[in-house]
Amino acid sequence: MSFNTSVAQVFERMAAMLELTGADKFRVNAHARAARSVGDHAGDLEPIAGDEKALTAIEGIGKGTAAKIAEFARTGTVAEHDELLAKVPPGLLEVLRVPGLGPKTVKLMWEQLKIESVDDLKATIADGSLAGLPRMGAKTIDNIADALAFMADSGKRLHAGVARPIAEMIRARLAEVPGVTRVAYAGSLRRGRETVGDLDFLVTADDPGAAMEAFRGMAGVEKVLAAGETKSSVRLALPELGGKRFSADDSASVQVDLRVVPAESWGAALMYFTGSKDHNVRLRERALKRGMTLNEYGLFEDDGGEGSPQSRGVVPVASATEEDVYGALDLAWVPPTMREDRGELDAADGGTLPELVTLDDIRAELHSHTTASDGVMEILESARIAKGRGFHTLAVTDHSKSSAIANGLSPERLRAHIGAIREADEEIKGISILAGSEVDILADGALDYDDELLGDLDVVVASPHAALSQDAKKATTRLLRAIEHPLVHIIGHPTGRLIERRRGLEPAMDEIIAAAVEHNVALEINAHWMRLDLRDTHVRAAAESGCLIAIDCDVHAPGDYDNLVFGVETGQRGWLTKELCVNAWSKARLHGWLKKGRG
DNA sequence: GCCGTTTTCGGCCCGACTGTTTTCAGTCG
Repeated sequence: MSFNTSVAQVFERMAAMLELTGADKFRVNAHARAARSVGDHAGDLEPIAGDEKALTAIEGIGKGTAAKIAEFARTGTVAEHDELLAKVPPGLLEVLRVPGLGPKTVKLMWEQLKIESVDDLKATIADGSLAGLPRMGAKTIDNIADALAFMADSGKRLHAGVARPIAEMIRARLAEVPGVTRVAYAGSLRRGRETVGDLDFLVTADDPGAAMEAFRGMAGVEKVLAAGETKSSVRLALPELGGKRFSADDSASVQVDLRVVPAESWGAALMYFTGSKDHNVRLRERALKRGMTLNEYGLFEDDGGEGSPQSRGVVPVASATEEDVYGALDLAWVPPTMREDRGELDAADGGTLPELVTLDDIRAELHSHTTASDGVMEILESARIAKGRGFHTLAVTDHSKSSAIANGLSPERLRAHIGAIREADEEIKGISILAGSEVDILADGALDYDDELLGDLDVVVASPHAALSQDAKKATTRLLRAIEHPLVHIIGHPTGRLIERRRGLEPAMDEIIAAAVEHNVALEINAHWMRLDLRDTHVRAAAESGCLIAIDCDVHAPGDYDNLVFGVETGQRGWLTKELCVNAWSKARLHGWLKKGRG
């Protein structure tokens, strides 16, 4: 585990333990925020751990947390963290994760009933002693028991690639409900996050009650979690939704929230429901400073009246569209993919928001496989799909010899394959097919083919496939060596991580980026929703350094081209512009760049 | 514990829903 990840975990645990010991909630919040800042930071913090000035320059890191980072670098631990650990039973942190249980309740359970673990909690439910706590009625206990069962079943976040088709299905269903005039999904799915914890929907309707009822009665709803006038929450069983299996786990489910809002509040509500929470908090603070207040009904002048402005019939300054609300706060409209409180409001204030790369900008796929290795399409079949999407270039990059499991090509087979690619390129008009390889970066950073063969290729994507758990230093050296190779164009899925399944390499990303800039090499955002590698925070650091980025689908089958949206959104989350994205370049510019290292 | 167009102290977002309550605390997003 990298230094940054370790420190982030320390702060995260401290936040939870502080909460349970009844610490000031702002202090708790500060630790949680520090955890996020450190976890998101692209550069390795270990080398600068002694430099207070450098650390406190990071948003959310102050003198206190900087000292703890230094302490962790020096001693491998944080004394205050260890003291808390001695006080708070570790199992209690698990109890805190039960949906519906917050710090107040868990603390009470711990103090009054000596509950120190999920098992303890289950025992007090079984023997009836839990009912002895204040505000602990039969209904509440039922809900806790249900939440515990649900946690055991699932409770995991969904990959964006799984969540999106489900969301599209729900959107279509809601749009069919009589009287529903507008439907949108919001939340982390709209922000393009790599995983989502739940699905959030927003509708306007002539008959809000009917819309709510239709939502709660939807096929697949296994439990109604909340049913109010303007908001409902349900738990939706995933298997066989709409006749299609979304999960191999028969008990998997996802929470779906629906909010019905007045048409005139649409923009404010969409902002509120899109988040992120931290972005919204910043916006509301900004509103306050300007003598206004912002909520999901609109932006209101603060008139000093009692109660919420909308309940008193106050007309909002802005509310109908997101542009109106941002505009009334003297901000440019911020794309949802940027709403993470990572400096986007400063940019929106100063007129320096980047012009983000979009799906329509993409004109080339530079990482694709065919039946020659582990793909299911012939060269021309894939090329026709690429052409149909308006691409000017497709690079065929089958696996190299060390990827035996993926039917990697021996040098002889690759030479023959290059011939077949040239023939296909002759045959099809309107798109260029380039001969390439996804060549393995071996554990020591050497490439899987010799330079003579690599020099015959139009495109070299070098990717790590094996030895993905090597330590950070080795990983850094390995990737640097590949980047420095004069014939390499793109580093494919640089860390090799699989979201929620494999951590992958944890190289010093700032060094990798600096080398890529120096050697005119692009780092890939692999668009497959299980990879999204580089991840958004890495892309952000790369884009800031002027590093080239390739967004590629790593095509194996026809449907893989549709994953492009996830790659583009990851790029946007990293503030990537069209200028730095090689797939968005004109054919002439792209092909010119590909000549690098080749005479 | 962080932070600054009310800047080194004194703030720190806002509302819906539930369950247990006779007016609200806790949780969630």
